[in-house]
Amino acid sequence: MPRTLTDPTADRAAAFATDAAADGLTVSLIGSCVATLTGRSQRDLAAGVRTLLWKPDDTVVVHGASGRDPDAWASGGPVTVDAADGLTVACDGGHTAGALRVRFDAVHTATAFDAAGADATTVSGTEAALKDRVLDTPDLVEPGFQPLATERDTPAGPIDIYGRDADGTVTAVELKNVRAGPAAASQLQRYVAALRRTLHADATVRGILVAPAVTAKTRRLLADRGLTFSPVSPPGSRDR
Amino acid sequence: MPRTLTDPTADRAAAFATDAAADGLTVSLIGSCVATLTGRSQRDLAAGVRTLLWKPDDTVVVHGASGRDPDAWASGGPVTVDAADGLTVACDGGHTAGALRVRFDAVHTATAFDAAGADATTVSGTEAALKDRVLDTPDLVEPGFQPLATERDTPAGPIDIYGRDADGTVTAVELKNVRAGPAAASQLQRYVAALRRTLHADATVRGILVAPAVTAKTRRLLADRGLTFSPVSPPGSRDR
DNA sequence: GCCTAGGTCCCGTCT
DNA sequence: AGACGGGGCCTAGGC
Repeated sequence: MPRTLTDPTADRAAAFATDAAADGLTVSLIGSCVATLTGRSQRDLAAGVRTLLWKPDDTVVVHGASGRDPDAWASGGPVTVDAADGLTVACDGGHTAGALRVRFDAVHTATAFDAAGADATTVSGTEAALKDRVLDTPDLVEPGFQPLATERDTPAGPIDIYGRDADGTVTAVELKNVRAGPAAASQLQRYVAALRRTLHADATVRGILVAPAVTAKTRRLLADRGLTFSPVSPPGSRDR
Repeated sequence: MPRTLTDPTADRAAAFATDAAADGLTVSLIGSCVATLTGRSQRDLAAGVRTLLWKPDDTVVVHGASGRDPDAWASGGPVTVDAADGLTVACDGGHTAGALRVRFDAVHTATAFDAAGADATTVSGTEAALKDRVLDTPDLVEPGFQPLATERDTPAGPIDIYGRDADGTVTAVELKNVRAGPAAASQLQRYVAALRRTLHADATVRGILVAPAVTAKTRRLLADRGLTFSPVSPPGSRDR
């Protein structure tokens, strides 16, 4: 099913890639190339052997010798192929990104294949799962906590969980499924302030940050603002 | 130079990949596989044809049919290869990430190559370039602005540019080289508050957000807090 | 070592 | 369409 060329000429490789893309196949090119990105930010890749993947959604990624992220990429397309001066693959990534041009002086291997089925994924352990867990067992936040609404809207944005504590005090809960940083504290602070403005003037409002952990600076920020931290991890995570 | 196998058995592919990695080569495997990630977050990829890249830094990325990001990945290693039940590539990504296992029921193409030179990049148009531009022409921020220090430290973190406005008022400048969101406004707010606490009690402190543009909500946030927005783009960007 | 900030962030979701 | 927030974000730099 997959087709492969070894050491093709630029013309052959260009025709091969164009035909494969027209058939909805993924194209893998391995070879020596240079790349330039022109746009808001300018990036140039010196000559080196890399892997280019041209996916059926017209995403182009260029992977180098290290790292999870591609050395260069573009999506938004369309993708154009040219064989005038070596094989050149180009794609315009739109206004915010820029235009990518990859020029191969030698293609070692060109492969085209049908990426059938390569999409279905199942995920767990996200913030949504943490929310489900807290709604199922509100005492995890603190004993007596009662959720009343999720995504309750305020002028500062939607509150993850809105409810009352054991004393009946209005409480905003902000969820993070990873260790929380200062941004989470100020977001919670904005929600609490918005609730105080929204409710009648002398209303007491509490804020609780629910996350597996917080950074030291965030813990101080919370304390300074009279906010509470409650350690809860998403279900199924190893640290329980 | 690059070596290629077509439709190898699991044993052959495993030996091929192991040898290539030992030689510091990059390995590309194209074939039908399933993948599982176990850790804080659980992710499962159903059977599909994908590209696996095993890089010389022991990063493993698995690319599917769409998107810039890999469907699965691991780094931190070490990477292990096993041929007991189809070709299996595994890598432990550490505590926060999890362990990745990719099992191929069929390898269509296995390629190994030396990713020589695939590292050098030059970049421009970043926040650093915007800073250079502002330091070179401070009037871009506003007429009469005088930079005094960069990365000036405060309890809330380092201020991009610290200086005085035309009236001599202490001013904190926060730079963003892309359209700024609410996080930039609250970051600037934290810096201004920290400066007010640090300097003598009745000190006036201004805050200016310098970016090519801001979102509407951010513009309101800034106005509510008495902060200023000054539109400046990084040098060489298309919108000047 | 942890933590913070930047990114062509990407990507989903909602207005 | 733009906009906002989450992410196994990744990656570089600072302490």
